[in-house]
Amino acid sequence: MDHGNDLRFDRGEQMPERFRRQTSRLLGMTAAQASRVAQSAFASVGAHRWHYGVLAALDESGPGSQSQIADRTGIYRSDLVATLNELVEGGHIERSPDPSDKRRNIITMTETGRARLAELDRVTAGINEHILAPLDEAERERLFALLRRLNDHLSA
Amino acid sequence: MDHGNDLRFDRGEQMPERFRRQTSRLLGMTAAQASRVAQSAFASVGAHRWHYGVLAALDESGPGSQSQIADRTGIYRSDLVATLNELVEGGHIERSPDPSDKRRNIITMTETGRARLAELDRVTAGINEHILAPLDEAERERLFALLRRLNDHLSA
DNA sequence: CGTATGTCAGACACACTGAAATAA
DNA sequence: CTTATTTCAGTGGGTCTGACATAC
Repeated sequence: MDHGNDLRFDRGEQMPERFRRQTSRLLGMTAAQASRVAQSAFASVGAHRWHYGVLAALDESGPGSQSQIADRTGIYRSDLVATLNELVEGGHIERSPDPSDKRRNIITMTETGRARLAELDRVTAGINEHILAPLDEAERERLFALLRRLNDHLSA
Repeated sequence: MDHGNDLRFDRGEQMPERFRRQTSRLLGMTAAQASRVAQSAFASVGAHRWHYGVLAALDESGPGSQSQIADRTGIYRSDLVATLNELVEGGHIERSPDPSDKRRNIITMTETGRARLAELDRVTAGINEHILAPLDEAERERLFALLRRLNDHLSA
């Protein structure tokens, strides 16, 4: 049996039509594949997907507490801890106690972090280009708009 | 902090623009939410997502070996085992040895299974309606077409 | 011999929950 | 006393790999 690699596939052979029309499945398959592309691209430069989210959030909204970073990125507070540890270890961010509220840490991006973000911006651009290759600009916009509407609706 | 439930959200507050443009993330969030909808709907009738795929495959392509079912549905052979066990237990399918090739089992849908499939057809319709509620018919078609193109491209 | 089939055991990333410690 | 913040420990579904016994 030869499917190239061993991934699931959906090229219309005998996949039941009803199954193909299952929105959650189509979404899930596409997400899984996109996820694999993204993960391996980030891994190739020693990064994790969440690193990008954190650095982008710091760049666009400035320093903040871990709680704020979690809200900005949608990463759970609990999962954020390890991510921030990695970023500290890489010298990309600094974690310093907030003098005005001793429960909090203030997360700040370093110069190294800014360079890392630029690098991850390029990586991300490559990932997006890879994933969205078959679509032209208008189609990409349409896909994003449709997905965002589903998202907003489902998280309401 | 009040996000209703505790899910991740993406309603445009402070989410970094670059992060929002990450295809894999947008896809992943939407898939996760759709997945939750589907899972709880199936669970409400005591079923699993994969049950539907297996029954639909049997209905549309007839009986087959486990290997064939795996190929038709995209479910891994290893994961299929437990799913088939459950369907046997529910009386929805029969698993009998293939006389012409003693390595194989032949999977056949029972009458009970046919009724179950009809039920799960209705459940699935409800799920799709729930997920795709904000989109009209043309938009749904467009979304499916776009996702399928990404899928075909990524699994090539 | 090599290959296909069914099965089991487990890895891994991700989403998510719960609770503890500290401080507001 | 209640609430917020950080942290750790762990659950659970889903995707995917590897190995094994059996049979072709």
